[in-house]
Parts: sequence; C-alpha cells; structure tokens
Amino acid sequence: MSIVLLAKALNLSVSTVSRALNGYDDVAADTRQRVVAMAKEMNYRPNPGARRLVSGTTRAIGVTLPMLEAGDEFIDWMYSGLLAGVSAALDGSGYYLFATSAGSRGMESEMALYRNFIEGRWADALLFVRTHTNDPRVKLAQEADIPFVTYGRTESTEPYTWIDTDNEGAFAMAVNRQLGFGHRRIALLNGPSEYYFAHLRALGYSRTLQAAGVEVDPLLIKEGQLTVQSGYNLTMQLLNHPNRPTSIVCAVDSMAFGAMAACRESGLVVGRDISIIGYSNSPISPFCDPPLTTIEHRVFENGRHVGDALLRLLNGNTQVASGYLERVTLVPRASDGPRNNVQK
Amino acid sequence: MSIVLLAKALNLSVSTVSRALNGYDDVAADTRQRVVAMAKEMNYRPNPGARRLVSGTTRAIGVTLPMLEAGDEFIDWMYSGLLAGVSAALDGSGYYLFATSAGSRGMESEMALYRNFIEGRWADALLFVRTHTNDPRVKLAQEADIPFVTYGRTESTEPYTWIDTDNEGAFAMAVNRQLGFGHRRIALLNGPSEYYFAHLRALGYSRTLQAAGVEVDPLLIKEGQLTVQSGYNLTMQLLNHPNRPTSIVCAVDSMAFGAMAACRESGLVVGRDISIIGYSNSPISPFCDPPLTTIEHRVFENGRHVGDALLRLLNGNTQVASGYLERVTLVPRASDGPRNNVQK
DNA sequence: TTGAAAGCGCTAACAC
DNA sequence: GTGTTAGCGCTTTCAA
Repeated sequence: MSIVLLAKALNLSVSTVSRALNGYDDVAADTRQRVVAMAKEMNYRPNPGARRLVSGTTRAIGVTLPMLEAGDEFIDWMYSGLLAGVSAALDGSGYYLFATSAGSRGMESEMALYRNFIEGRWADALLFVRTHTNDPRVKLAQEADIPFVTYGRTESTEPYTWIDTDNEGAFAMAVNRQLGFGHRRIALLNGPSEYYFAHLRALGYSRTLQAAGVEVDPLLIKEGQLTVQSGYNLTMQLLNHPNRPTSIVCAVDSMAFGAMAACRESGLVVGRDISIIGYSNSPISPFCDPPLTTIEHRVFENGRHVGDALLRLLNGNTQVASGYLERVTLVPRASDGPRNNVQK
Repeated sequence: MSIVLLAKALNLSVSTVSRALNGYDDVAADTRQRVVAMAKEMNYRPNPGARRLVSGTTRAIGVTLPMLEAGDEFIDWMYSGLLAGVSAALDGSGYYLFATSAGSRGMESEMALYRNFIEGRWADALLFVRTHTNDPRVKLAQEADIPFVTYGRTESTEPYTWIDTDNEGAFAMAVNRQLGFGHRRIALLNGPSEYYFAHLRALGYSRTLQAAGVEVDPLLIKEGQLTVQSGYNLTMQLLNHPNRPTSIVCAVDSMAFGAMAACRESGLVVGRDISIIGYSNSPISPFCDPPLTTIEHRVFENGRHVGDALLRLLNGNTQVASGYLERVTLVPRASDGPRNNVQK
C-alpha cells in the first residue's frame, strides 16, 4: 500500500493525493473528501521513512530512560508516571514518544543513544530526564539544533525549555515540618550528587536549617542510590552514630522504606522514636507501617507539561525557551511526629 | 553528512562505499579500510529512513508497554526489569528497542499503536508483553508477517516464539508451601482474568489444592488489579467473610503489600495469625514488616531470553517457533508460617 | 573490484 | 485546482 497505488485507485496524481492528505488548502473540497475516504478504505498509512527522507520530519519524540544504578531496573516508578503524562499530552497530536533504555553504563551509554537518535534522525525532538548538574545532553542537542525539553534543570547558561518540580521548596517544606515537630538533628538521605535535583534538595535542606538557626552537620547528610537497600544501609550508618538524628528526610519514598526497615531492626518505633519523611508519594506509601508522610510530586501532571512544551516547540515556537516549576504538596501521615515523643 | 559526501571525500563511488560499509566481500580489503576510517573520521551515520526505504529494514524493535489500570503509571516494576534484560541482550547487535506507552484505553489503543508500528514500518520486529488469553496482537503480527516474540503465552493455535515464566509451577509451589504449613483455607488474589498468566496461576492454584484433596472454594478466589490498593480491598473482603482464609496467595508482591496492610488493620499479625505469600520478589519485599515470602521471578533473565529470541528471529531463523519456560524459585521469609499458630 | 543507474515512497517546487 | 518532475539518502542489480 503506497501513495502511488492510492493515487491510481483514485485516478489522481500522487501530488494531489499528498496535498489532500497533508491538509494543504489548494485542493478542491470534494477531491479531498474522496482522497480521505479512499485512504481510509484502503487502509493507507504514509511510510514514515519516506516522509522523513524528503521532509526531514519523523513525528517521533525520543527519550532515553535512566536505569537505576542497582542495575536491573529499566526505569523507576517516577518515570512511569512522567511518561504516562507525556503520552497523554501527545495523544492525538500525531507525535509518538519512543523510549529507549540507556543501558547500564551511565551517561556515556546514554549519550551514545542520543547521538543515534540525532544523527540517525530518528526523532524530531528529544526529552531528557534526570538531568545532571552539568549535562552534556543539553549541549549536544543545542549543537545539533534539535528541539528538546528537559525534565529537571541543569547549570547550563544557554536558555532552553525545562519542566521541573520545586525540589528546593519541597525539601524546605519537609525540613520545616520536622523543625516544627521540635527536631534539631535532622538527617538527609539524598540521591547521587551528580543529579541536579539532589543538589537542589540539599540546598532546600541546608537553607531551611540555617534560616532556623540550626547548624548543618555534614555527618547527617548521606548520599546514596535511590533504592530501598541504599536507604537501609545509610540509615544503619546514621543510627550507629553516637549523636544520632531524631528525624530523617529522604530523597525518595524507596529510601524511606529502607530507612523504616533499619529503624525497626534497631528497635525504634517509626513515628514515635524517630521521624521519617519521604518524597514522591508512591503507591505503597499509604499502606506501609506506619503510613509514610511524604511529599506529593505530581509526576503525571509534570509529564503533561513536558508533552505540551514539546508540542509547542514542534509547532514552531522554537525560539521561546521557558521554564515551568511544578508545585508540590505535603501528605501528612504517621511516620513522623513531635520530638518530645522521642525517647533518647 | 551523507554517503555522497563520504564517497566524494574518498574519491570513490557511492555504491562502493555502501558495500564496504555493509560488509560485502567484493570490496578490496584496503578500500574497505580506507572507507571505514574515513566514515569514522567524518562521523558518518547512515540515515535509517533512507536505508529503510530501500532495504525495508529499520534496525528497530518495537514494544508497547501496558499501563497499570490504575491509570497514571506507564509501566510497572516488572516490565522495568524485563526491558532492561532485553536491552542488555540487544546491546551491540545494532538493534534498538523502542518502547511506547499503550495509553490508557486498554487493548484497543495498544492495537492502534502496533498497527502504527507495523503499517508505518517503524520496526523490524515486535515484542508483546502481558499477553491475553486470546491475544489479537499475535494474529495481527502473523498476518502482517512481521517477526515477533511474546512474553507470556496465549491460546493461539498457530506456533510462534514465546518466553514465559512457569506461572502454573510457581503457584503450585506457593500453594504447596501453604498446604505444608497446615493451611486448608487458602485464598488466591489474582490479576485480571483476561491475562493468560492469571489463568495459568489460577490453574496452578486449583490443581494443587485438588491434588491435595482440598476443595476449591470459589469464594476464596478474588480477582483485581495488580496494585497495592486492590490487594488491600480484596483482602478486606476476604477478612469480612465468616469462614475466612488462614493463608493468602497473591499474584504479585504489590497486592501482597496491600493484603498485609489490610490484615494489620484488622488486628492480625501477618506470619502468625495469617500467612501471606507474594510473587515477583520486588525490591521492597525484604524490607517490609514482616519481610515478605515470595516467589522469585527473574525478570531480567527473562528479558535476556526475549532479546536473544528476537535476534534469532531477525537473523533469519524466522521459521523456528520456540518456547522457553523460565523456572522460578521460592524466597522464604517471615510473612507466612504454620497454621497451628493461627488463633481463629 | 569498482562504477553507473534505477528506484524505494514521499513531498514540494513549478508548470499548466 | 491539478499534474509533472526532481530529489531526499541509501541499497542493489547490472555492466564494465
């Protein structure tokens, strides 16, 4: 099934058919109708390769997904929601989102994939997630002059379009809640520092403590993977310390689950003897014991914004670099509480 | 950067360059070397669209990911691991795995995506995950004559290549363990029955009970989504029953987490008053309270097998339909135990 | 062993 | 308003 066959069946020229199908206005209304009807009947689909070859456009948007460092996961829970949102925004636009695994060799293999996307002209636009403080992908895309949106910011000086959640505000919120409970020794279980979000979260944490006149103790700031296991390990380290924290703020709910397990094993009752707060409001959080206080981060909505931004770029507003910072909300549950409860 | 420019720089014809690059053996060894060196130097990448146009091949493998019915997740934990395995197997083969979200309109939108993949010739091969008992995708791909592998089986009579885990064996294992603990009223929290794996798990469950001379009580078989919330809801239903189960076998760890929460809320101590066993050994399972007994299902390994099978098909062994059934192993932890402990 | 030329399916000038 | 034609970048006969 090709456009030639379609044209033949209609007794029209190929170009007329092409124009009718692509919405040009120099086609008679009834001709267009006939073409569209026949195209449907014959189940015609333009060959995207041929289209791309001549027009340089693919109708595809590429994204590579970061694997967890742990190795055997393609994508973590958060990106599930994000991509669902992007897909929802793209639905009906004619653009498709193609995701590829970045492999386990870190940024290097991710760059290789993006190079393939760009140089192989697989996609009209790109999406970068889990941005690094200094992110080579931004430069790559800018040099290749391909539209892109990042989910998360970077330190790049060149303007570009990004969507992000208010990481700094979120962790200010988390820490303020702990301060309000009377906690002073508040630990931070953060993600790898090469990610910009980790930097921003640490900033929100430190600034809020300082604003409250509480000294920032570097021993209370731990950095690890965004996994349950890592949350467990780091918390064990914290608890073995002589002057241990009475509250733990976690970069992600997974880490908080690990932290809860470590506390439990150490004989501490979470929510009474020690406070734990997560981030992301994962589906399990309401159901763990005790239910996890966390910060709701509307990933699906974020995804919609990402999708909308991509469509805007693709529709020609290429010049307009813009940023959008999504708000977060606190979801109070039972895993944290007043310091006076703490029996030290 | 096109092959024409490359040829010009080398003072060779386009066709010679093409043959040199594509490994034809009618090219002089030193010519090939020169070509390869220059291609590297000039950073030449063949345009996949053009290549596809003439050769009909794309070097891409397409997969659409099922969203959780819950709506806002792109892909659940299990498929993360699976796709990581597929990517690992494909690494270095020159093939790329492209994943698309199936949207939230169920099989219908999934079919639309696959049609796009096939009719738009986006991919050389397809991967179908979460197979249905009667799966229209299999017929679609067979009619379109495009190679495909399914992860999970279907009831199709035509032979095709599939990879699956031993669902029936896994649930026989789970039930046998519960029987060994002295349980007789063993509930099953299953996934949606349109999925073939749910059918197979129910089969493993029923047959094992029957073999042990235990009557299968339809009231103990519940069907729901593969989510924490659903596990919670269904368990609440079970517990409100007059003759409630003393053991609950879950189709997936997520459901087991919900089940544990429901039991806790109902004043039952999991592992003592009631037994719970999950399936999939998710990263949280060792860290919940009590740690969840579950069945390890090596998704990453499964993914490797899927990738290998795809490569085999792509390398011409198109005729050979084959199946591979992956073994599972039991991971005993503390969430289940002897019936005599049960205070009814 | 290499080159010339046709053509994959489509779009976009340009002519009518 | 419609048709003719060139050409996107590549592979693959076929001839030299």
